[in-house]
Amino acid sequence: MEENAGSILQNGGALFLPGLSVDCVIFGFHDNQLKVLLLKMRHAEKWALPGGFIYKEEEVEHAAVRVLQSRTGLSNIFLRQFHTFGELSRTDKLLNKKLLVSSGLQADENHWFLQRFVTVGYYALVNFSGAVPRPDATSEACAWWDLQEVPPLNLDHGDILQKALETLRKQLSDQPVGYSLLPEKFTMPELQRLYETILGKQLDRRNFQRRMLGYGILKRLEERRSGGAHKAPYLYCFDTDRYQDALLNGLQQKW
Amino acid sequence: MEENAGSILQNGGALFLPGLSVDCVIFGFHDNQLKVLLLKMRHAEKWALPGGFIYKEEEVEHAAVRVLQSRTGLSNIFLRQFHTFGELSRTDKLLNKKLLVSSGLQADENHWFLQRFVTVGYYALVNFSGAVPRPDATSEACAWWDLQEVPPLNLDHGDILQKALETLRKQLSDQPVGYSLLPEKFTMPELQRLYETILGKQLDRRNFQRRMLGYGILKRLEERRSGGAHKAPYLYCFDTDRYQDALLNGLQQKW
DNA sequence: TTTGTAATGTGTCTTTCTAACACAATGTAG
DNA sequence: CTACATTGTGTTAGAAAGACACATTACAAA
Repeated sequence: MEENAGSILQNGGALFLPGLSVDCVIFGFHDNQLKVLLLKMRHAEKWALPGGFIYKEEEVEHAAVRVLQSRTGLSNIFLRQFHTFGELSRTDKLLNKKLLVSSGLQADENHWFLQRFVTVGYYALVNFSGAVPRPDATSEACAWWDLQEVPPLNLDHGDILQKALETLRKQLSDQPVGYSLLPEKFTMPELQRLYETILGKQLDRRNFQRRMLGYGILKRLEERRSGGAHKAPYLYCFDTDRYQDALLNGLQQKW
Repeated sequence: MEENAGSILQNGGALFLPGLSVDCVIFGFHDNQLKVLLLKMRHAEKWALPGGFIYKEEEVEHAAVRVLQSRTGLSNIFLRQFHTFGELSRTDKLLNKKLLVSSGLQADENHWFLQRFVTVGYYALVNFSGAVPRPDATSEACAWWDLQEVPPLNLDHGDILQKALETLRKQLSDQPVGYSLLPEKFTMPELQRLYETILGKQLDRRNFQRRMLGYGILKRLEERRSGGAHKAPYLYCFDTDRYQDALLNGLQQKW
C-alpha cells in the first residue's frame, strides 16, 4: 500500500488529483493533556500536520481515512471535515523543490508537486494508547505533541490546527467526544480533564458531573479506581447505543 | 471581465486550478420568504447553484466573491465557506461533454472540463432588493426561487443547498444575519419572519422580541410603518458598531 | 493505630435563559 | 364607529447554568 517517496513524487501527477490534498489534525488524550500528532518531513525545518493526496478515483474523505490509518494504525475513528484552505500564500514551492531534488528527481517547473495546493482539513479524535505513531517514507519522525508545546509548524499548518481546535470547541456542546479519546473505562475527573484541556479552561467539578450525567450517555460501574492518593472515584463507561444516538442527534439533557 | 462561454471552456485548462470549483448558495429574503438564487445552464435539464472556477493565481474565496458579484451585482457581502464536496459521484461527465460539444469544441477525454471536480461550498446572505440576478454566458436563466419550491437540482447541488441551510441554522444563534438580508429599516415582525423562514418553524412573538433586543444590536426608531391593515409597528435599524462586534465575537445577551 | 489531607460523592441556592401565556393599545376595513 | 387582527408590554413557570457547602473516603505521615 505504502509506496516509497521517490516513486510517489515521480508518479503523483498520474495518480492523484492535481493541486488538492488533505491534512489531518489528529487529537489524542494522555496524562491529562491534549496531544496532536505531528510529522517531521525530511529536509524540512519545521514539523507539519500529517497529510496526503487524493487518488483520482478516491473519495476525498477516504484519503483522510487513509492518512489516519497509515500514521496511527487506527481505522474506524471519529473524523470530521472542518475547513478548506486555499490561500495563495500557502504553497511553498521552494520547500517542495528541495524535496524533489533530494529525491533525485528533476524539479521541472510544471511538475505536479510544484503547483499551488488547496487542502481540505479534517480533524480526528483517536485513542492515544491504541495509536502507534509511524512516519512515512518522506518523513523522518512522527510523534505526539502536547497542544501547549506545539512548535512553529510548516506553512499554514498552525492556522489549520488552530481552526480545528476552534471547531472542536464549538462542537463540544453538541456532540459527544469521549468515546474516541478515552479508554473504555474512565473516571469522572478524567472526563472532566479532557473537557478542560479541549476548552482550555477550568470547569466546576459538581456542575460538570451533573451535566454529563444529564446527557444520559454514561453508565456508572460498580468498580472504583483505587491506587490514587485519595478517595477512589467510580469508573464509568459509555452506553454505546445512547452514545451513537447522541452522535447523530446531538447532546441533550434527559432527565 | 466576463468572457464568453466557448473561450472559457477552451482556455479553462490554462486559466483555472484543475478539478476545483466553488459553488455559492445565495440567500435572499423577500415577501416573507427565503429565496435562493439559481441558474439554468444551457443544455442542462436541471437548475443549478451558481458556481465558478478559480484562477490559478486567485484566492479561493475571491472566486466565490467573483461569482456573487457577477450573478447579483453585489459586492461586500456576508460570505461563509461551509463545506467542501468531493464525492466521486458528483461529477457528471456526460453533461459536461454535451456542453463542450454544443459549444463547438472537441470533447477530448483529457479535456480539463471532463475531469473529476471537487467543489468548495460558500453561502451568502444578500439584500434581495439590491441584487439584480443575471445569467452568464453559459446559462440561459438566473432567478430567485422560493426555498419551498426549489426544483430538483443538478448533480449534488441539492445536498449542497441542504448543507448550507443546515449550517446557516446552526450559526443563527451565534451570529447576526439581519443586516445582510433586510432593508435598512425594518419592523420586528419582519425580522421575526426572517428567522422563522430560516429555521422553518414558528417563534413566539414576545419571546423573540425580548431576545433580539437583549442582543443589543438593534436601535428602535421613532418612525412606525403605517399602511398595513393593523396597528403600525415600530421601525428598527441595526447599530452598526454593535452589529460588527457581534459578527466578530458572537451574539450575547447584554442587559 | 491514629490523624491530617486532598480528593471524591452529593446536595442546595441563585441567576439566567427559555417557554407559555394575558391584556391593553391601535390602525384599518366594513 | 365598531369589529378585528396585529402590535406593545407585561407576568409566571420551568429548565439549564453557575456558585458554593458539607460529608465521605483512601492514602500518607505521625
